[in-house]
Amino acid sequence: MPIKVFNTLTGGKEDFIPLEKGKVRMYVCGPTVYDLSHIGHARSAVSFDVVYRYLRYSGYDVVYTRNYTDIDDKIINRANKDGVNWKDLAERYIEAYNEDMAALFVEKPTHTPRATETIKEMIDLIGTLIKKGYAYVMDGDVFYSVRKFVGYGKLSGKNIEELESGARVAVDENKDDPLDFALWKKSKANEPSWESPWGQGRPGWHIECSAMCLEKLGETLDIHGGGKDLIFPHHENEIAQSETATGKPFVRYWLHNGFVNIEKEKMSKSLGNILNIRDALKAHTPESVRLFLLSSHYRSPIDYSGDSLKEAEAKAERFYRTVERMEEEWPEILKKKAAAGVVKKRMRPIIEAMDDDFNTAGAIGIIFEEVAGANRMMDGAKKDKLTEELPVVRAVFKEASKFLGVFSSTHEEYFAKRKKMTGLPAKAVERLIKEREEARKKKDFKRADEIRDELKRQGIILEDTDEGTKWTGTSFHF
RNA sequence: GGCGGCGUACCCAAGUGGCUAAGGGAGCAGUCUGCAAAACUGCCAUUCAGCGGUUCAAAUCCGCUCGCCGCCUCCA
Repeated sequence: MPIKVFNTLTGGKEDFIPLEKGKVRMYVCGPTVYDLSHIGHARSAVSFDVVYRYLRYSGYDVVYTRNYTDIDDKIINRANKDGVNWKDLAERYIEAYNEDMAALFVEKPTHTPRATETIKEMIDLIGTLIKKGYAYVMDGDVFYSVRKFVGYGKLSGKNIEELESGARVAVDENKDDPLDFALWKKSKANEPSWESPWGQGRPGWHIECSAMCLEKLGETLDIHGGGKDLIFPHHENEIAQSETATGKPFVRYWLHNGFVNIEKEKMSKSLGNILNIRDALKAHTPESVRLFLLSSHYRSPIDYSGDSLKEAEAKAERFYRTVERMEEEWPEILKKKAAAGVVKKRMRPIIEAMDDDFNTAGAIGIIFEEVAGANRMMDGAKKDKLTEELPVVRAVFKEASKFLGVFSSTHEEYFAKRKKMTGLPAKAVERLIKEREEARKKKDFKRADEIRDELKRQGIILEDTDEGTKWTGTSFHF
């Protein structure tokens, strides 16, 4: 059964068949590095991380490229405002981005080129477009003639006439046509610039992706991804540039992820509700943030709120609690290896969900059926059944975590993170627990309950078990 | 105005032609517990925004109506 993907180009689900058998070339638009990355960047990166992981899991050899836009108006403006060098600024935010991604279990793509490493290729590409008559030089700027490209609008479903009627009147217009976009921008004094046949300048935004795709992946890509907002004009322009230059189809399957809203509102500078990844991670475990992002289909809009993250944390906790119980109550059984055939059979519904346009929400739902099943078995404590089944469940968790990237921590790692999120240092908590234990021994339940209540106010939940009292932190919320 | 999407229980959410409409959270009752917590068990949508149509059969396809959202400008 082939994997089905939703292709923006055709507006429907299609069987995924790469150009070259067994090999996938994929590209995703990365961040413009002028500030800390927000939860929307996280969604795009996590969504396509799952695509990358799952295609490899399915047996494909995947070459995945994700760029950094490290030269852009926003970077220059921000650097000027902060009084720092634009290159240092970009460098700093590339590092921050990588830290955030690592925290969210996002794997490093095969290639992560920077726009500024590909200037020569961009200049060559622009030269080709001019030579073919699709681009023109205007006083040091170079523009692409949108009207010349017959297929313009095929990705976004727009037509040129409507675009023109809706086009705003640009100030200081150098272009032949308002629809034309810049391939190369003449630099002003004190701006970063590169030498080109058209004078000192820097590349436009769209050309960098075309150049990097061509350089790292070739003329035709299997998958090109990004946020829904990039469909127009960014991806539309990439198609125009690339297909004009190569004469070949640029991308076989266009994949676009939906937005993250904050408390039902779109994240935007003007509303001041941009949520940085690191702020999100101060209040929630990375496991829960990633689980939140994967608990809805990647194309749907999702709403980030205190409640939605609380639910995700509850899910993560339920999962890791079950794993903890499996490993602590039945360690000798878990050492047994599950039969590969049985595991494969149990993975089938999960695989079916994933094959259907990477339905992570469906796959996670099935994992929680396994979680309930495992708990039921352990409650029943029928040794024969457990010996047969528990290793299978454990193996299913491990397999699924390979492509979901959640459920891949150990329960120790997860609960250690939770414990760090409380209002008290671990030592103080342990001391109070000890005091409570002594009170309990003396049957002073009033004092014992006082301590438990006090800890609860600090975000700490106690659990009395046969092996003593355990504790965990509940996450704080903004 | 143009293009696209969505509306499934109290909340989140999967399911897009045919077994009892996944899963999580919240809630209620029970087992366990000093009491809790966790886990488990049971309950929690005869129905999928509304209306009409196609079909042996629809949450799923078609039409209309209502409501919400995104893109059309830098944006994940």
